[in-house]
Amino acid sequence: MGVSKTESFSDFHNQMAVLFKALSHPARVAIVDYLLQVDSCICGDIVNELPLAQPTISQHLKALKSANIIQGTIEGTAICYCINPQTISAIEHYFGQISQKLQTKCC
Amino acid sequence: MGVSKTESFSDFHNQMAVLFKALSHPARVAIVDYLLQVDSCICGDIVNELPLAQPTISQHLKALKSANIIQGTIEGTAICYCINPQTISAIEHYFGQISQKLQTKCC
DNA sequence: TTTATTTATCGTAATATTGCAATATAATAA
DNA sequence: TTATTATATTGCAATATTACGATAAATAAA
Repeated sequence: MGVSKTESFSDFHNQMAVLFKALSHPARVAIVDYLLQVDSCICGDIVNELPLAQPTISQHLKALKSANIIQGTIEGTAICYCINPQTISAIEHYFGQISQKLQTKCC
Repeated sequence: MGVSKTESFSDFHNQMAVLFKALSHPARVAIVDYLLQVDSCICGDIVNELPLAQPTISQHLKALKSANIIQGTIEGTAICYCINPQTISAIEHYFGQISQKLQTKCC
């Protein structure tokens, strides 16, 4: 086959997988990192920051945006991208719960 | 091309991407979830828990293991898998730092 | 030794991802 | 209107991932 059997898994497991997949490429981790480093929310100069062509960056931004990890607002010709704090909180909460469960168990 | 240009990114960005890639499939999120639910560390009955064939589960376990998200210790014929708390802590720390940075900035 | 039992590996088909050149789109400036 | 600038989309080649049947490997039990 070769298809992910997504329909066989719970919505929650699928949703978490979508978030992690969005972060599963070093370029996308680097984009998130860059958005954190710059003071204000940043536009398309990510292209100058990363060793990838403009269409490739646009594709990675699209992946991050469709997973709700970043948001983009139009500013004239440019687009201002920034991190979506809610999604980050959700992921943080997920790992917080795992850590909590791990404290009462052992290996 | 089609290859991830991993060599173009920092070790840190690559390492985080490897962790997220390991969790980027609902089956692997479900495996982690199952390992948390059962009291003791669990062996191969993950196969009975998920709607996937044994070789597929074995492959997913391998992916999680090679990313250090789970560990496996041999118990006779079976293998006892459990979550690696250190890796979970590392990811938690990563998102904690992001949240912290986000509080002083805005969008 | 032979037989179960459990997990891993191989081979392969179907599909997804990555990257970029070329091009399109959209908004502003001249 | 005609550039100019910024971003998105298309098309395609290279590679990676997913899934599973068949089979191998390793240990325990008979």
